[in-house]
Amino acid sequence: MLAQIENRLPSLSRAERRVGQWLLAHPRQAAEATLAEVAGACGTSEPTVIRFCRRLGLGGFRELTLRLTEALSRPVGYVHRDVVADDKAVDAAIKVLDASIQSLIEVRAELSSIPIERAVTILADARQIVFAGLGASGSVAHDACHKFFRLGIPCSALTDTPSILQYAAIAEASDVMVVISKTGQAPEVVRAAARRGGGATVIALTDPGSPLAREAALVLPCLPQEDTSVYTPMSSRLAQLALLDAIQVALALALGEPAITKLRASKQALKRPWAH
Amino acid sequence: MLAQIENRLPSLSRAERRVGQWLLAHPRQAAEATLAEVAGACGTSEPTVIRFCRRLGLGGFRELTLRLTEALSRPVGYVHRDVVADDKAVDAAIKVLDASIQSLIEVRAELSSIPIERAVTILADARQIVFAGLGASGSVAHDACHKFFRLGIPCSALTDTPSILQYAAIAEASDVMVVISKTGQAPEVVRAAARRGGGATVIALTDPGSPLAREAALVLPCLPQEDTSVYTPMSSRLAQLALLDAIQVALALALGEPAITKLRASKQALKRPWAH
DNA sequence: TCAATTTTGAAACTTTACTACGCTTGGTCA
DNA sequence: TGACCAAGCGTAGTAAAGTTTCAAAATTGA
Repeated sequence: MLAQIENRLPSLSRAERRVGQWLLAHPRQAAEATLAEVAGACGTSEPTVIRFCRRLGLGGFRELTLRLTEALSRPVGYVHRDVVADDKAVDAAIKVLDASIQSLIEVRAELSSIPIERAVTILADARQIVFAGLGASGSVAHDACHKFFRLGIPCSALTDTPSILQYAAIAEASDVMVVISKTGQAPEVVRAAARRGGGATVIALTDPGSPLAREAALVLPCLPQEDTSVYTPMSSRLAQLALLDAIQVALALALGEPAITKLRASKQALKRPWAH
Repeated sequence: MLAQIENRLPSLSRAERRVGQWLLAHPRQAAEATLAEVAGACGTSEPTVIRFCRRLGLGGFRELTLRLTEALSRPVGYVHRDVVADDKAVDAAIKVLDASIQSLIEVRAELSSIPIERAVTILADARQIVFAGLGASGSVAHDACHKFFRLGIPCSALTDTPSILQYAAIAEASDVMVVISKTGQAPEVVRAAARRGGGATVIALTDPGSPLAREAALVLPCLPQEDTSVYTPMSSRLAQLALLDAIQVALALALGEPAITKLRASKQALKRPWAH
């Protein structure tokens, strides 16, 4: 949560940024304060604080205090240490694993501020789900496609610009397009999300402050990682995959028996299918 | 906090005890509810809920919600707990994330017994690296391909049986074929690994006891997960990805300056390439 | 410099937490 | 048995919090 505020800081207006800065400086105090107190401490008005909350994707001030107490009450875990040139292979590997574990722990911690319920609601009604992503996000799209189609929902994965644009043109209202993009900047993808035909719903797995996020009906936030070192692999990718895992499971729960049956059948089909 | 409520339960009056019991039964719901909602859910009145709070030594209802979210956000460790049918979406998501984190922690623990050095040595001399995998392992192959090609090594990903067999037939001695398969049973894949042309080196990311493992020059062990529940997503997939991340970084270290330069250049190419 | 847009806070409004008070219930003593 | 008391509880009202509306102020772009 605090990281999310810090990340959003540059894209805020002056008064709202003051709110964010004050929250970062006095998080514990903020968690127990009332709206009026926060507004006073920031030298601004109450509506500004509310707008600040909304811009972070929160329902209101009440939710902000909840998210803050949450953020303050959990310990920090596997610290990230950069890989350095004279590391032995195993040392480097341990550091990479630590970074990956850490990024998953962070997602876990932020989970309650991620609109999983809404994502599930939207996906449950989808005629088909189309996962779109370029480059490394393409793998994520493929993976997600594999995962969700096992629930019996028509799925596909599009991993190049022409396909994505073409699909966007013929999308139907009951389709859901899940767009995966770390930066959310790629103009073709943003265009595809914006000019989708038939009013298909767009879920974006991206930086919440990006142009792509603006075009989406629902944003699953995915903070762009700070490039501390060239060696840093894209561990945010793992976080995305894990988040999609989580959503798939939640969706299975929501769909109930028919989906569960299909899941079970698809698992069964893999059990030594070549033995006979 | 929850323990404290449970402890106080017997000493409470009937209506207040109902409040306590409901809170224990629906803590997450309670943390987000309003006073009126809690009172309604407990079949009692608002003042009773307030009195309940006071009796616990809290200032009021507001403080109760804070203490509750606090209690809920303290992770009890990342032990694996099965998703059950009546989990709320967020609870299910937390369990999925926990399972993923756990599986990464296990890989980290086993890291020193995984032949990363040897894998790096083999890969460093490769003329090209071909990643092969079917189904869900196909996504892993694609992802790995993206990752390693950024080091400047010719890479490709093959994700269907005919392609894999064809490639095996034309593989050269200095090629490295990385075969990814959870079970290591698929006969075509095993055949491809066995009858590879020109004596290409095979690295297998698979169950060490499987037929595929027997054909490989090097096995990166990947234990088949126990299917505790249909909801269990393929979190071993995350472990594979993280392990490949680790190997890629170790390989970059081994290759030294030229690879690092290419890595940096490829990262640079993604930095807002559309802005100007 | 002027129009358009965005940002901002004052004031009205709604909801939420909390309080005062009186009714009910169950038990006790004359 | 019946009057009284005390604890428990809820109704109704109040104060305070959060939220929305709207118009003024600031900023931006032409």
